[in-house]
Amino acid sequence: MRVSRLMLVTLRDDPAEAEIPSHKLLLRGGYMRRVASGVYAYLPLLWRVLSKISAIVRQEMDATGALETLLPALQPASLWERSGRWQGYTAGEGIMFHLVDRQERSLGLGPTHEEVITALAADLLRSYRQLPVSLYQIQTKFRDEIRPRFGLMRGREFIMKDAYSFHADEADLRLTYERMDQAYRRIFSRCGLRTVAVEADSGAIGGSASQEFMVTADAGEDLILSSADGRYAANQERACSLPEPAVPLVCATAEAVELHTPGQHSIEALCAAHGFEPSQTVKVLLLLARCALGQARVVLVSLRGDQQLNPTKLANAVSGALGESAGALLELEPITPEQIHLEGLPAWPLGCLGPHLGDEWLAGARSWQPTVLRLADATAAELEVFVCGANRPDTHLVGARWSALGGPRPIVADLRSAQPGERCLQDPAQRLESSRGIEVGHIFQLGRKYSQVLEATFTNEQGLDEPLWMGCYGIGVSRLAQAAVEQHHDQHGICWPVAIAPFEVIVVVASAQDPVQVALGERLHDELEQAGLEVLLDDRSERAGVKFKDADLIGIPWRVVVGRGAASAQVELVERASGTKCDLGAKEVVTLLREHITAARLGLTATQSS
RNA sequence: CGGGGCGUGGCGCAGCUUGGUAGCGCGGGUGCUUUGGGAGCACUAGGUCGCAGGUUCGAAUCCUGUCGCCCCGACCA
Repeated sequence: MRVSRLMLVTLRDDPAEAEIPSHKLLLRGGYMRRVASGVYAYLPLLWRVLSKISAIVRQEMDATGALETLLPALQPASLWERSGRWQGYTAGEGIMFHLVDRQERSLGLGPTHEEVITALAADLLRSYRQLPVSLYQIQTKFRDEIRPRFGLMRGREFIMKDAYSFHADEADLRLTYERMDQAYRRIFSRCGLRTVAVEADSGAIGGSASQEFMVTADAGEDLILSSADGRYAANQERACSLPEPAVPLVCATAEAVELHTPGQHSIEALCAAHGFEPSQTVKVLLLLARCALGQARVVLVSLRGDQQLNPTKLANAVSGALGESAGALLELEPITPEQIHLEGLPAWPLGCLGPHLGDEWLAGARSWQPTVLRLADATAAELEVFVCGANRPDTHLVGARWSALGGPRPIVADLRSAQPGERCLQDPAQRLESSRGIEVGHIFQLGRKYSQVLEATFTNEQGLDEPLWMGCYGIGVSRLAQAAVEQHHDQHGICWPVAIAPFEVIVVVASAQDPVQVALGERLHDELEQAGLEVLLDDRSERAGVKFKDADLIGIPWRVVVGRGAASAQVELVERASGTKCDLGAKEVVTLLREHITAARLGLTATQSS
């Protein structure tokens, strides 16, 4: 391929719209253009990269025995209503693009395909004899992200590989899940990425176990907590740790004593004024949970004063406590004084709330359920004696005990956010370290969540119908491409790993005016192509410097410079990533590159942990 | 959606405070010179200053509204 025919437009300045290196480089290198917020045109060079990633994904998925398929992006609302996700995905902060057709039918553009695939499974899978089976597709997904960001990192239209597996029992699901785990490690490694596998929250997809694959990079949106030996790694929203022990509170009396605390509405203020340690206190957070079905519910969370709430863990705990009858949890936000007022309730002593806040405070509420949902983090529940709000203005209790506070006991759960520096659960001798990551893959054991609601059953060996066991497995193909740039670039531009580079070699003719150089450049290009390599020939009548700059920017792994030595058939070979150069004859260069590149194509050189 | 910022030739920006009929660098075209790390000179094309109202003799500039984009939070491959 000739660069002059490539429609290559590179930019000298960083585009104003880009913030992180990979985004800037993909725009500057002529790989893509923004069409709308979170919507990008993949230009020919990028499409080659995406195709190569897809090819690797296909090989590895095929090797697991999965079958490639292609499901519709346009999906009927009725299907999503059956799974109970239509509301959650379209109302409020839902991310599903949806529309109404000329027959007034509601449709959505697929953000994911559990519904479609499960309905198909219900139709096609009838007997345990057909199981297990896995299907996958590489397809454009649509998600109306609340905030699209960083180019391909969080687009509203993006390319994803999603796979779904179906099983007769949970043990078989685990086998495929493990196989997918291994396939994922090979895929990322072959793409030249350094990744970490971490324990993850299952989020809106649901299910039990799930694991994310993170490309380690400072620009990553996720915080990873891991042990130094790499045996434990988790997304912070999921991570667990050993909290520091609480400082015991010494009390003279067995009874709690009231303390006048004017204006001391925060743990810091309270502790500063009276010399308490935050770990001796219990703080109370009030939130309002809105679900797809039923009235809003007040949620009261008790946390040890020195701990931070983990919103993901809380949302999971609230969903679990409310049960399926409430439908999907749509919103869980702190309650404001205005909301309390609008409910027609008297003002609450916010800032002095205690875990024993009674349901009587909700009497007469206009639209809220009349009972409080009480949750407590284990660190708070374990405190024997503590300081907490007295549910009266400017008053706290010193020496409070759960037994003496009375009222309904809270549900105890892990609600705290693990922090870097805390001790690992598995090995208290190690401390959690933090790093940033870009999530490029996520695998889930869905269990029977979707098969039950969509009635996807099969007949087992005993002749009885039961719901299918399911797993699902995603890779952000377009995100992976940008993550690769984020991990492989320098001040001059991109340094693509050979396995996913748009071209493997670029032959730069230093002087397009020199017929000898042109002739040798053409010949080398042809010979390299005949050797099975993917070759660019920079035949533009630009100065050599321009071509070198562009070659560095677009990041072709190998550069062959046809210049001064052309008359004696001598060329220069430059490796992009390392910058190492050597002069050699035109014949040797073909042999050498064929060896290097055919070996590197398979990838499997990148390191991987956990 | 809340908070912050930006919309001026293809790209990056200045001009706006203090209204007076639009400029710089890069890029494009032509010519000459140059030719191994984003060349020099000359000529040239290209902009209803996001859009819509308003104020004014006069608006890129002031006011109102609106649309779009980016950044910080909730979401996720």
